Amino acid sequence: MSGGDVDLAAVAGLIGDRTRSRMLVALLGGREISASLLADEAGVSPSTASGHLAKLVDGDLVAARTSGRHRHYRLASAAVAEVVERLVELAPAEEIGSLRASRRAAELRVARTCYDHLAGRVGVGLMHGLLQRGHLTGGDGGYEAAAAQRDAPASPGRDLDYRLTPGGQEFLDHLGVDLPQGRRALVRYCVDWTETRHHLGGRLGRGLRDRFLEAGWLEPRTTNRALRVTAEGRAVLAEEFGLDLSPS
Amino acid sequence: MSGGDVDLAAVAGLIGDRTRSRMLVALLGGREISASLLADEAGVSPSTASGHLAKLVDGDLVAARTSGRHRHYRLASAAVAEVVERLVELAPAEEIGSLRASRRAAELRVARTCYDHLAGRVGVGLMHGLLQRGHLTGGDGGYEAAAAQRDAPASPGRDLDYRLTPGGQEFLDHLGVDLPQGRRALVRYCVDWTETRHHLGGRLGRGLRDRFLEAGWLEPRTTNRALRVTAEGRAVLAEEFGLDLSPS
DNA sequence: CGGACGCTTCGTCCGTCAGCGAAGCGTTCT
DNA sequence: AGAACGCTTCGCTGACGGACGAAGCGTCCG
Repeated sequence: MSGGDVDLAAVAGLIGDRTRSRMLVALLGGREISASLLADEAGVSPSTASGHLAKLVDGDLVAARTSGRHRHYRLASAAVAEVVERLVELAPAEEIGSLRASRRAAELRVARTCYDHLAGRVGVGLMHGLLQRGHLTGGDGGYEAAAAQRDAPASPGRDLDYRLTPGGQEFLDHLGVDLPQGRRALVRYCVDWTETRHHLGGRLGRGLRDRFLEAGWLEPRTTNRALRVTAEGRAVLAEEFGLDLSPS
Repeated sequence: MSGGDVDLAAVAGLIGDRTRSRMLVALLGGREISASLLADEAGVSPSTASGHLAKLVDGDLVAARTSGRHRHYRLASAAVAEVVERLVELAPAEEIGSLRASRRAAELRVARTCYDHLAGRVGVGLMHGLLQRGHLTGGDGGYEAAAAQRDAPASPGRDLDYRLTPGGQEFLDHLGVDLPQGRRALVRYCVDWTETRHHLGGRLGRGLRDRFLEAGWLEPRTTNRALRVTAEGRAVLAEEFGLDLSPS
């Protein structure tokens, strides 16, 4: 018998472990994270973490990249991120903490840091605004059609060539954004798991985040990596990026 | 730390057991199944099955209905069905049984039941046909643009407001579709994993499935939840929905 | 070149949980 | 009423797998 049933259980079982699930959630940001950091995040010893990561890689849920003596892990595909996200939503309407947890989730959905740039509705909105105003060209600001084709490795985006226009440069000056120097790509994108769309990464993403924090348009929350949009921030987002945050 | 992490692991762990996953897959067909049948399906003793079912109910993945000395189980929601489908998709592309397996997969891709409605090319095609003929408005039948605009909660579609037009109602009458009553939303959508597009859920999806089976346009296959499109079915899909199935 | 560092492999321990059969409870049939 | 039936609860056993520390391997730094 058997043979026929796909290994649903294997995949789910892989996710269904406290430690591994913590790692996956940590990786939901879309960024690579080193083994030791993941161990820390999950609260286990390096050796334990290593074992779990090996399993996750073996199960094709995460992918690894070796760089010197470090090893960086990332989710293997957008499909994985989506499944994890769905599972989180299915998670028990928890008794206590339910309120707290869902509030936190809501906060994260609005704005959060993702590595060194911005994600959530604000992160996606920034990119959308730049595209719509012609400050950024290439791609489509969505996560759709061509991009969504199955074979997309959905690793941190490099395939869609976004470029900053001259007008875009002016716009950034106007906002007071200071782009960090370096060999790092100016524009890179991440798939946003709460929005299923792209948000800005690269030096541009970094510069925007820095400016938004510096100007007090966004404020870090104490608890997590969620950010609070201030009144001025709301105004800037509306005026300069055409982003209306009112519906929740 | 801690407290905050939702119980992803609990849900995934619930699914991540051979026996329970077999039960869930069996329930994907959308029909209620009695405890003893599920035990049989999963290949375990009644007592073992009972334990697992209790856990699934406790975790809100399946719901139970008592009828006399029987107890019938069903998936608790379409969201569960979707997650399970997604997980199946993530499952390793199995090596063995490749021929048999790939044929079965191909069958599933064409048409299958998903919970209580239709999925696969037929499911997606139905929705597309309704939209294109103006029987359904709102959204775009895709998984893109407008859809991504909103802060999609990424739960089974509720954010895109699809509505049935007067012409659509007539069309359904013409087809002989009887919409089930109830508080359940008329139109809901699921993202189809074989098609990366929306297919119909809700009462409309249910009604269409019922009609297609009743009229003999689709026939259940013995092996799984795949459906066979009959000659009349093919004609109906082409004429009424503009769906051509030829390029297998 | 030696030492610190990041990560993995190995061996061991222990908790958790799937599995079964026996027994219990309620329903249906004759 | 008695018996068959469907399902659940209980107690027990056995095994899978997660946890850690020690040790090993390769990389980076002074």
